[in-house]
Amino acid sequence: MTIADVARHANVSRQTVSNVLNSPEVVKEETRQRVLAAVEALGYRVSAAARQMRTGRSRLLATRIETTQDGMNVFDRFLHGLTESAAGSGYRVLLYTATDDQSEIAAFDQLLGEFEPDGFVLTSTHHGDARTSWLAERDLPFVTFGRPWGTSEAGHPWVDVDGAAGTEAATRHLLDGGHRRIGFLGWETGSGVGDDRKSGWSRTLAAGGLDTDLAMETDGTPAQGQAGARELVERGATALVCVSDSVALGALQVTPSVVGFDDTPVAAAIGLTTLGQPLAEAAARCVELLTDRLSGRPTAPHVLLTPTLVIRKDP
Amino acid sequence: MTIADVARHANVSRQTVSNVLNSPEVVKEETRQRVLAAVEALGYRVSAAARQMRTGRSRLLATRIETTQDGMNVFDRFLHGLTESAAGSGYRVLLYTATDDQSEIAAFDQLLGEFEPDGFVLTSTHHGDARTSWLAERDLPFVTFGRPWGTSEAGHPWVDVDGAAGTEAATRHLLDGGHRRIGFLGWETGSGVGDDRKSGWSRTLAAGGLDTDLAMETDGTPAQGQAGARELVERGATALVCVSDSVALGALQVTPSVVGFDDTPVAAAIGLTTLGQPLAEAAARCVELLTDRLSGRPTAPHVLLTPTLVIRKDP
DNA sequence: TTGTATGCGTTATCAA
DNA sequence: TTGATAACGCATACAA
Repeated sequence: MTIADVARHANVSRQTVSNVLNSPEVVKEETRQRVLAAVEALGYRVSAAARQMRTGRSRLLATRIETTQDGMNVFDRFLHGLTESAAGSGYRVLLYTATDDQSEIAAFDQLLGEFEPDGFVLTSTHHGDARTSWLAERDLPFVTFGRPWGTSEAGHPWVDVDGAAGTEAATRHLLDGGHRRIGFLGWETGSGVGDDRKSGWSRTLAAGGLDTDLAMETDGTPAQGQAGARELVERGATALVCVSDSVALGALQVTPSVVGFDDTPVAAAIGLTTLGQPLAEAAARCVELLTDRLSGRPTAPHVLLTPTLVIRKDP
Repeated sequence: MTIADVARHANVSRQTVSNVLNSPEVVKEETRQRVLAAVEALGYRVSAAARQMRTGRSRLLATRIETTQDGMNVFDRFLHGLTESAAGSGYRVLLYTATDDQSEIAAFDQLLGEFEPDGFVLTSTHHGDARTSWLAERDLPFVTFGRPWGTSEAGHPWVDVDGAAGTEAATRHLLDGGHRRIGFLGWETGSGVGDDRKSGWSRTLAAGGLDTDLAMETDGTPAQGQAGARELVERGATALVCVSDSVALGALQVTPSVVGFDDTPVAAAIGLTTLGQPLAEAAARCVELLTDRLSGRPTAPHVLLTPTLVIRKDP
């Protein structure tokens, strides 16, 4: 089924068929209908490879599939949303793997030479992210799910979830429950996401004139969450805001008034109150930002979404 | 960077460059080295689109990204393995979404017309699977992760995990722990996967001369798992083998001697003994079966892998 | 062992 | 408004 078959069937030239499909406004309505009917009748579909040969555009968006370390991640839901939104805009999602920035850059390089994806969707942004500078230097289209930590201004579009707003809601929730000594279990300082989530907790307590001394750093595992929770409770904490569901899972062994972050399946399973990220929307906005740029439309600089507190038990 | 640039740089014809890359044995060693050096120096990469135009092969494998219903699924780990193994064989993974067999078939149809994936990897096979017959009728290359339930013989290669062997190991484990009244919490009869998992439990008890009357069906939720567990315990069960971690999670509220299935993050988080599927290997074998067929190599009819009992506490 | 000619299906350019 | 032609980069048949 080529464009030539359609042309023959509709009694027009190949070019006219192409025009009907790509610049409908340039062809007479009657002809347009006839060509469309032929397309329908023959079940014609444009060949992506041939189109790419001619236009240099692949209609492919590449993204890395993340290794699920402890499995309590959120990426698979984002990826599903990404695939769906991309399809809605005529794009397909191509997967690659990488273990660090350098190997991911190598993947960019290889992919660009071979499949020529039109854009990249990056996740897990971090301080000193080598990937974004590599892509930016080459003026390649990309969007990140995660803001550019540590850079004063973003040279690229990004979508992120407002972690501070999330922990603020969590802290308020615990304050509303009557707690006054609320601790925070975070990650090591220097993690952009972790620091952001911590700031929402501290600013909320500070605004209420409360102490912000009940904070501890963990490596993100339930084990350290439990240890940290034990110490904070000894120091007087009656409730804990946690940087992740994984940490919250450990904290839960020590005290019941815990709020997690991410709304992973684990949280749902054990009835943990947590912060849910609007992942499908985040994915949709990523596609929007990227396809806007690819189509030369003006692009919003970035999008910041608000997480939702999922209350599964009394504070 | 085209093949012509490489040819110029290496002082040979385009054809020689193509030969070096596609039929190395046909070109003189010295020339080969010179061309390879030019490829390296120029960072040349073959254009997938142009190659596809000429050969009709896209080096793309398509697979559906599953909606995570309760999030306790296993697909994301399989997908990661698939992407990695595919890359090892020179293939990339292309994603699509679908909500049922019919919409997935529509996705096949569209994909085949546009991106022309060389093969499909299907998951979640079930009784009366419309997808496999559609693909088989058209003689399109595909492999399923999951055996063809209900069909006497497979007309296509498949990879699966031996659920019965898994529940047999689980049942043995509980028998070794001293239990004699061991129940089974399953899905509704008619689910291929569920019936298979149940059979391992019943055959093991039967082999030990024990009763197999302690079985109940659930809809797979923790809630029904809990309800089912309560009834089985009332009827005398002291331990339970469950068809999934999700069901096991509910059962765990009733009795501690529970074995789940799938080794989801939830199982790890709550210390549930469960059966782990070798997902990375399953993915690798899927790629192997599919690429064997694509290369015209003789293909193993199917591969059955054995799950591993992950013991997280005493039976 | 290497080189030449050709076509894959599409779209942009330009002419009718 | 429509049609003819060329070109994208590659790989094959065939000739040298």
